[in-house]
Amino acid sequence: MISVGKNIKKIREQKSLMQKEVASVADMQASNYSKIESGQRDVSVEALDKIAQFFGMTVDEIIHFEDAKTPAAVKVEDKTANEKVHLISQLDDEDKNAVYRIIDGMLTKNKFQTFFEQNIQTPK
Amino acid sequence: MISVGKNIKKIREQKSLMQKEVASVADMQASNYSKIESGQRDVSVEALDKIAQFFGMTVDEIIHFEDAKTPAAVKVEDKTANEKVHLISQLDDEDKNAVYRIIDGMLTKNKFQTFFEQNIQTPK
DNA sequence: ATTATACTTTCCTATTTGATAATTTATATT
DNA sequence: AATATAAATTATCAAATAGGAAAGTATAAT
Repeated sequence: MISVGKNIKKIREQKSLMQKEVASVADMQASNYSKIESGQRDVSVEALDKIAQFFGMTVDEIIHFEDAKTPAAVKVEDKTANEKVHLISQLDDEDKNAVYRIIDGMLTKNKFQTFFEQNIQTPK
Repeated sequence: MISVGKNIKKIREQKSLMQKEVASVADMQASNYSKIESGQRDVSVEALDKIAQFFGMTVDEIIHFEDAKTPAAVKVEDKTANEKVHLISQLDDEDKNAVYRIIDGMLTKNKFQTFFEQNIQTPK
């Protein structure tokens, strides 16, 4: 769970800026900006983008400010395939590359197959 | 004025993902996700962050996305784990199984290799 | 004690969201 | 082409949320 408000607050204080400055950059009432910092309101993507520019930072730096690294949960539609991918990552580089080359080839083959089916008149 | 919805749509289509996949990653109804792509709704920062991770991109890259290149060849190596899963799931069953058998074989080989290295005295 | 500044909170209503269902559109399959 | 199936869009509406204005704190300076 990310808390953009807290991050913005920390950053703003580090830069010793006033709320009303940031609020005006983000084009909102100071009272509403205050609510964002305290978590009572959500920032819009648009406002956060403006704030990031004002701070001289990227949006991502703000979103993930100082929260070490959470290893990004992989959500998958195909659990079996996911497990296989995990297994692939355990292979040594030589084997891994071999697998990748094979998959590349297969996909490319299928792409061409589809392309011909869709675009070329099959002679009867 | 930024139009995150359009950008998400373009990126999703380049990756040939379905709306419902992205919607589920972002933890929202497919119908509401559709509205985001068409600009009838706004993405929350939280949802956009999840989508960015799923796309293997930064939030900023999505916000300021301008399409440039549509790479032709498939290079699995460069993909994120999510995308690898998706690519593999696109293979037809025959190819998929072939890939799986190859991986199984490689893993088995490696397991035995490790086993011998750890348990059998190499004769000098 | 008064004034000023920085920020917070309350209150109200207008807008936006999320969930479901119903449609429309696209894509295969026969 | 007709039909089935899946994907995407639209409609609807109660409920949650956001925005604006004004009042309230807190602290500091005069």
